[in-house]
Amino acid sequence: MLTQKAKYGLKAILMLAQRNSSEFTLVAEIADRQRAPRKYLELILLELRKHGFLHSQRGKNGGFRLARPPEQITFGQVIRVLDGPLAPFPCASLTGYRKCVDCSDEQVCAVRKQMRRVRDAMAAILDTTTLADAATPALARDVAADPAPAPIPA
Amino acid sequence: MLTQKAKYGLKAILMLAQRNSSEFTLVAEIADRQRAPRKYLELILLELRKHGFLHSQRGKNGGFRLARPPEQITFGQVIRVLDGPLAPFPCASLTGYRKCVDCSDEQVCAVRKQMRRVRDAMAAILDTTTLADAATPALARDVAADPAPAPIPA
DNA sequence: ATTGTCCCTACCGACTTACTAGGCAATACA
DNA sequence: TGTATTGCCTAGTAAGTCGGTAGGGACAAT
Repeated sequence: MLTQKAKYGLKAILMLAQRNSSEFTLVAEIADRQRAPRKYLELILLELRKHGFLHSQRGKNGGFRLARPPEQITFGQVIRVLDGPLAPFPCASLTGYRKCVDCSDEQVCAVRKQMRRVRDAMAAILDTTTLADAATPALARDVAADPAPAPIPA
Repeated sequence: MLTQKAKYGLKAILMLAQRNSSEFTLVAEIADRQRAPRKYLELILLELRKHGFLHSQRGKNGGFRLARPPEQITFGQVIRVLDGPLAPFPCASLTGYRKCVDCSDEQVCAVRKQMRRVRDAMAAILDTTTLADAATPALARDVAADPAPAPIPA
């Protein structure tokens, strides 16, 4: 299970992906639309910025926008920043590997072996699905900014 | 990420799956071999028993054994009992569904949509992999009871 | 100078995790 | 019958995490 933080973060960054990439969007507006606590969301966006996903500007007409094109940001990257490794156990993780203290020989541990399969299956989805993939307006109205301007007529 | 509890539980039940199914194994022995705190493991095994995975007997020569053949117990079943739903978010879960309070229309939420894919991928592995699948001694020496009798010579 | 915005640090209550403690209850065996 | 052995049950608990809140400082536009 992921945390609420990751959920807010994913929804927020996906909303930015659907906006015009050159414009800044206010935290308050994102919070409002995604029904997230403003101050809490602020912390999350700051974290995403610190890791290079977002660009921000202060003062009037400030806000946040993507720092890279949405084709270059995956769900997996965002989740790892906000919630840590994908794998069910640290011993089955590639990016956040930590040895099992209660395992005499990891190489043959059957539990780890299965969890590695699970990790791979998760990564196969999350590391290949980009914001652009998920942000096609027709499929993502809930996260979208505008009240659905019917993008592809009949 | 799953918890330590699920890890202990999986290793323990898998160890039992590799034993002769008619014999009882002591909590103390399982704890010892899996390097788990005895009293804590006891709670976990009790929980697995309460959910019908294990059978137990008290007094001398007592202990735990599987309540069903290992072909009929999946990783997914065990994990759900010890750690709850598999899905990244409750709104993407089948067995533990709970509505998203911060979502105006779940049906079109792009985040949920991707998380549903992840859930399905996880379930495809965890709900089809049984203890019997994982417990072939040659592949699971770490979790096995005996000190590895070299199963397939050269 | 003022207003609007992000930025930073600190704090907090509730809950969960990963245990530990202690004793009761049943079973086997002498 | 007694006693040792084992699981069964309830409680407690220290440390950490989650999901926020609070308050102000830095900076940009006007």
